[in-house]
Amino acid sequence: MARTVNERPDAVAALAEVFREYGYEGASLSVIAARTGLGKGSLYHFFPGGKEEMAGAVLAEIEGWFERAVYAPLREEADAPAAIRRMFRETDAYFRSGRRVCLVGAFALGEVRDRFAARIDGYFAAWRDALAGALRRAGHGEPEEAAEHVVSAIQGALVLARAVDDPAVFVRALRRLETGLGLPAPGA
Amino acid sequence: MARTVNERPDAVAALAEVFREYGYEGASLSVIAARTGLGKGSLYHFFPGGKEEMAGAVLAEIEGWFERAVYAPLREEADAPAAIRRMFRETDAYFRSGRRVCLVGAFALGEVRDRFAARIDGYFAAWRDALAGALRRAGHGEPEEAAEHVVSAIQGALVLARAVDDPAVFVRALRRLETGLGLPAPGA
DNA sequence: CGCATTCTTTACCGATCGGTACACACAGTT
DNA sequence: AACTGTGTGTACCGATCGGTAAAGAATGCG
Repeated sequence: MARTVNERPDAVAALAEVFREYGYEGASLSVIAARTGLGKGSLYHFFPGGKEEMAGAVLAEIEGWFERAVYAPLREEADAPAAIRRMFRETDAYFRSGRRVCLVGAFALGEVRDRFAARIDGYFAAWRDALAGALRRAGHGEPEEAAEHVVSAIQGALVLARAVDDPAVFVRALRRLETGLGLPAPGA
Repeated sequence: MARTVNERPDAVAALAEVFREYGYEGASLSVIAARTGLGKGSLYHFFPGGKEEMAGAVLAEIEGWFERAVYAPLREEADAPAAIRRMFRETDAYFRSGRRVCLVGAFALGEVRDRFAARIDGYFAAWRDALAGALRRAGHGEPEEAAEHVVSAIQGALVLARAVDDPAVFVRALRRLETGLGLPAPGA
């Protein structure tokens, strides 16, 4: 074999930004080629399934990142409040304090949802359930309700932040949600 | 003049559903023609500006509806808590208890945002400000914060409801938000 | 080196895109 | 009935869509 350099991961990262920016329909192969630096031939070499496989790879990569950085800690970390605080930090970082959009959420709103229904559902369900578990361990009274609220409010904050073009909306929302959970003080 | 039947409003209503379902890019003129029952000729007669004017008309119609049914009451109704409760009722009805998507929110997430930035920003800003005013009149302690939270959480609930394909998520969110505001009991 | 495999380039495909041109059907007015 | 302006059907435009085919360049292994 030759040149088994894994450019695919790099391509997936670039693809993520393209889909985030243009949406599924809006991301034409020409802009994809331009932004990834790969020709159509290379793209179809890495992703024989075409656009659908590209978007699928992006969604898988996103879910993998959240699983590692957020869901797993929420599930496994002994110090549940710390894991929850970490979730807020990682979320803020991932979404660039409101300057970045949630691709999964954006897909959920469009007709593409049907195509990736399982992945989209899985992403949010895993988040909600992992957070609910951590909240329960942290002694929260209504962990399921609260978890659903937090996950959904984060999405809404991303929508509103972009709608009014003010990332601060997102930052405020995260702070509000975190303090609203009434977690014990970090050093307690 | 002849046949000045106003089919344009009907067309706008149909257009709204098409854009909601397919998004801006995804709504091709062929599906628009099919769903409105109008040929290309008629469409370009009513909307000389093409797709962009169609989407603009839809956004204007949506904003008009909310202005009449929600924002104006929030601003003018003497009984502020009643206006707020009415907002939740109308919102639930408009979004079909979570089965319908917010077109403005969906547009906000995509690249189309730039094209309709003013309209999108205006829609959310008007909602937030009208609600903040009503909350202040209702004696709420932090009306701006609370209003931003409610508007954003409603959007998030629509995203999550569609993502996990469970409209109940939206209904629960509305109830949670309304009770969270601590409004005086209806008969007080 | 030779060779197999991986990757890229390029040209091309039919279909569909948004949009235009224009002839024509219809309805009021006179 | 002739005229006028609104609405519609249809054919067409160049551009771009997502996707394919295949020849060739680059690379690691023997």
